[in-house]
Amino acid sequence: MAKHYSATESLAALGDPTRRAIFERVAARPSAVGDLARGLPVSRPAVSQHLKVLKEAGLVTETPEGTRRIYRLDPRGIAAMRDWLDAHWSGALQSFASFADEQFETKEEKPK
Amino acid sequence: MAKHYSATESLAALGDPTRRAIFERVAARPSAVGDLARGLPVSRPAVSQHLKVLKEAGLVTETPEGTRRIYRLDPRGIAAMRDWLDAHWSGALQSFASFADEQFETKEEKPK
DNA sequence: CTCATGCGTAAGTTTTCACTTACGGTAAGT
DNA sequence: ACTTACCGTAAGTGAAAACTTACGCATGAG
Repeated sequence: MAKHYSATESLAALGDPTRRAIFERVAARPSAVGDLARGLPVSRPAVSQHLKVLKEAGLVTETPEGTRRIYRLDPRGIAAMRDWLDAHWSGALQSFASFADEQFETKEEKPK
Repeated sequence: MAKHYSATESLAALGDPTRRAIFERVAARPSAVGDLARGLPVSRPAVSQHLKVLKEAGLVTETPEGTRRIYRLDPRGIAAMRDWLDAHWSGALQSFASFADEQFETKEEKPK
């Protein structure tokens, strides 16, 4: 069980395109490792390794079901990313607004 | 100017730890390249290259100011990531809910 | 015009990491 | 017990990419 739920780890995990593909498929429906591998251009062990990273990042959870392991999205990991994003969102708007003001004032001084 | 604003590109860009550090510093306050490099354990050209990636991902904007180039956050890139996250958010809650139900039913069959 | 400052780019090196094959281990079926 | 299906891990390889140094260009100060 991941006890971190840090946005940093989540972003690093979703930086890889294959991991994003796996993440999106798991988001669509909880799946087993083999089923995921069958729909991807990589081997099953590769999927296993990616799922390990996603799990340690707190983005998915694992549940044994017979001989299979079902992976599901973990809302808490996604929440961490959302919070991180929102924290920078206000800063972004602020920078953007002050920049727009600056531009406007400059144009005022020099209309053309 | 980036015309995409795809969440995919943004996530790939923020996958690198150095790029995340740059992104956060720019989020705190619009900065020039040299100033950013002085506070990081990498060379100035490295920062330049990272800023290029962030810019192409639509996460920052560049504004010449004398001989310096001021970088600011671009809210549109962040918005793309937010949308992507929200799109999977519902799926996450759905999976989590049905999983919780399953667990509950199992416990009902086998109270202890 | 000359010099200094601030950046971007090119080229080359090093390191990271995604992937494969091989192996071992667990759970269910016959 | 034997076999089959499903999966994680180890070890090694190859390719992507992050970093450095060297260079060239633009802007502003003197």
